[in-house]
Amino acid sequence: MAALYHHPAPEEITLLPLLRAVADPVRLGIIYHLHSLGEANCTTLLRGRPKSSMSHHFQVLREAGILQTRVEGVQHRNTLRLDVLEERFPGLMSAILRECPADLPEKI
Amino acid sequence: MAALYHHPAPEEITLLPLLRAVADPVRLGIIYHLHSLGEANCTTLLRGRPKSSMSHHFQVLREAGILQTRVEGVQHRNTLRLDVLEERFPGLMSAILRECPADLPEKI
DNA sequence: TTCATTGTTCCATGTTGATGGAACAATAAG
DNA sequence: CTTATTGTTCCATCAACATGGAACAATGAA
Repeated sequence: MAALYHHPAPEEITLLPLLRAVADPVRLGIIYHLHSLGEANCTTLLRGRPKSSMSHHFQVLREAGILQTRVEGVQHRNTLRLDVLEERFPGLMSAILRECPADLPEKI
Repeated sequence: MAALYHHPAPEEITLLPLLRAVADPVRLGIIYHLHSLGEANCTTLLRGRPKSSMSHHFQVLREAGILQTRVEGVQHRNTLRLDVLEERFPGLMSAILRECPADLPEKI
């Protein structure tokens, strides 16, 4: 496990990669779950998918600036970078998160 | 030319197809140009691309609910459905359009 | 040390979607 | 009718990306 992740600075976050990252059903699901749970690690959100696939999606979200990963022991806890995103593209993520299903946490 | 287009009703516009439609550089460019120009037909925005390719992108944007096409003689004039989008996903398109380059019209 | 857990990396495969030429359709003008 | 313009549709090709197995790395516990 690479203990270090590169999280892009706010100025490095650009719209098109961000949109591309969000425009995927699995990744949108990850975003919604993180929004509901506040924090989650990769395995928690697997729901039958292979780890390699989920790890890939977390990487895409990370490099797009959407989430940050904090290493805690053997787990890597992920949280949305809502403050940064709201500062960088006001209203964008909140518009997306408004569509978050209300019963998501139980679907895990 | 199919004289009729199907424009999805506001309730039929869903987030994921909308995000997928926007998450493409060519289509984001079309959106920005329509935002700058107010209205434009396909050929106006070609800028060296083949018509079949642009026609495809207009179709994707249309089916996602982002633009509507009005037939005027031999031309098909496209406009953004800003009112519908703002009603359906408040703040989403305005956040995207805020990133529209100021000098876009001259780039045509 | 040994084992379990977590997540990444590598790699091959498959699928989706963008690209672009060609033919066609629709409207308008000469 | 003929011609020009506009945009769609069909089709083949290509590239980007998601998928998922396997091996590996990192931390923690026994």
